[in-house]
Amino acid sequence: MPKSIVRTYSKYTKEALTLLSGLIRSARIERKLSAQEVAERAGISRSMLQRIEKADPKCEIGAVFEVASIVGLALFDAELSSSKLANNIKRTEEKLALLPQRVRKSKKAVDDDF
Amino acid sequence: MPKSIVRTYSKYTKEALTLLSGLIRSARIERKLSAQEVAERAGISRSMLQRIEKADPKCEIGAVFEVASIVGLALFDAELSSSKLANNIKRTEEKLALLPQRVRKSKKAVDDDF
DNA sequence: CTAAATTGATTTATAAGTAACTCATTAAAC
DNA sequence: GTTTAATGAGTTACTTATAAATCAATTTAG
Repeated sequence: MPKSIVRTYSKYTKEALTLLSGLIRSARIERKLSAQEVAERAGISRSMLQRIEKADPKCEIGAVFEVASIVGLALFDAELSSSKLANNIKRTEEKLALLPQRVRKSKKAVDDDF
Repeated sequence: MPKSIVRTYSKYTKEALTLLSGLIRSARIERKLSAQEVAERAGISRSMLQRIEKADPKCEIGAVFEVASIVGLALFDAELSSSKLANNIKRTEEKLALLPQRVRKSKKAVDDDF
């Protein structure tokens, strides 16, 4: 049972969201796409797009990324072609394969901090 | 009244999500942070973190970004300091100020496509 | 100037997500 | 090898977000 959710966000998170939403709106207008049009293409409502462009942290990340790609905004500096993305995914997977599968606190000081 | 939502995502969106989730998990393990610990610090449940690390498109973007910053993952290549983010936000706002406030289809061919 | 479309803001019924819990599995520390 | 904490997976009650609709305001095209 969920308890009443009250999230807080770090300054960094808020800024990242603000930047992303600004870039999206900016890109949409530059390409002369109306809110309605973008919303339809993304399969979301216009009200949802409004929230995305206002940096609402509660938006589904999938919807946000979809809108970004529709207005031609490159995520991860990785061209819309997506080939670079695929490469990075592969590299990340390889890296993960080498890392331990679980994390466990060791009893005596690993000197983890800083 | 919402109708039954069935979203689709472009390949690009899916890849971007996969990459981000992989980077998050990877960063978490490298820093020896348990799922429980990260979830608590982010103010989310462990089950939510599981979904984030599985690239679930329906996760709140705010929660995802918050987790990313907690595990030390830089969004937008912009250092965790966030000073660069602030600069970019400013530049985006200035750009937006210059763009038209609304988008409107012109009657006769602006030759918008391709 | 005028018309009309775009946008912003609200509201509401309904659909969907979330936290909490449980339990089995498994891998890491000793 | 043994212990035990970490993870993965699934369930459910309850909270929340979502799409749709409406309406006023405003800006752009002609």
